[in-house]
Amino acid sequence: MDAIDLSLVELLRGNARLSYAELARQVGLSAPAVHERVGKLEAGGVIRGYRADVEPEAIGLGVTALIGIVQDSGGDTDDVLEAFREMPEIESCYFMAGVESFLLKARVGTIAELEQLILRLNRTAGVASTRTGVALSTKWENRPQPLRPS
Amino acid sequence: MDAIDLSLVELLRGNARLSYAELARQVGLSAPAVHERVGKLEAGGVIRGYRADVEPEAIGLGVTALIGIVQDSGGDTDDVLEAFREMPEIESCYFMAGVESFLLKARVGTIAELEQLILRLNRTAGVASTRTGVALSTKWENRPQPLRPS
DNA sequence: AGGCTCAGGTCGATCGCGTCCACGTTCTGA
DNA sequence: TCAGAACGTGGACGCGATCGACCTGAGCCT
Repeated sequence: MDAIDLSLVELLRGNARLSYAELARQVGLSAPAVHERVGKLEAGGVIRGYRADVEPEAIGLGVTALIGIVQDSGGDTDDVLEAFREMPEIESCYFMAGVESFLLKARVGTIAELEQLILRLNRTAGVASTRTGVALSTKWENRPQPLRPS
Repeated sequence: MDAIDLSLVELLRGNARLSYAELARQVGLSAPAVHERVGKLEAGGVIRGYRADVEPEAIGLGVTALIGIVQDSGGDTDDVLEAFREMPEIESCYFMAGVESFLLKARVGTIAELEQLILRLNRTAGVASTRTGVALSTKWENRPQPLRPS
């Protein structure tokens, strides 16, 4: 991970569809060299993939909720995780320090669907309680921050 | 937004670097047709951009925190937002229902940097208090959910 | 019905890009 | 000093991106 790799990562974080030729121009290498470097970044797990960033409302996911989960004492964390993993509405799942073991970010189409999701969560083995906050608006999300050389 | 547009969005959410030719094969259209459709999805704000999904640890951002913000009564929300926007560590910002007006997702390199960020937040005009939870691990993040035809 | 218009598609051509390969350069360790 | 690895460049070639010309069907007006 030298400075050029970092530039490539930063460029691709900003626009994942840049051509290798364009990346090459930006970092001052040849296209094959960039191709190889990016390939190594992907193989090494630095770059996990490339995603289109889609307006959620446009695809019928207008409701965003953040849900804290308090775990049952004695409940198995892995089982709870497995259950969460099978709920596609849960876009992100963080294991947290604090009383609430997990924080989930969920996206659904309607409040009614959110209600169903919360019921399902509360019914899940290992879940003692949930606390849900609804996002009234998303000011920004997953904004890439400028990288500092490490 | 017909079924083909939805397929295109779903394909690009899974892999933003698919070529137009490949997209065309997947949806059963010609490459120029796909090119035009994707262009319209971008112009119409459905597709906001394309991002490389990068392992945060690999770029020196190993600490993830979720921070709830209680606003000062009388503080101007827009000013607070503006202040948040200028802190690059804040990757996501949701305006929430509830006592905590905002929920921020921040990413920093070290706990010391998190401490600095929290101090800065507490010093920000319009912020009455903060409540920070540290993510011990990220189980998954921004997982694209399968789209249902709407 | 007939014909106009428009949206949205295909096809063909051109040009640039992706990608493979052979080769040069630098660095390192034996 | 020399071998070899790592990493780069340049050339070649086939595929993809993209433009323009043309086709088709739906909707609408006369």
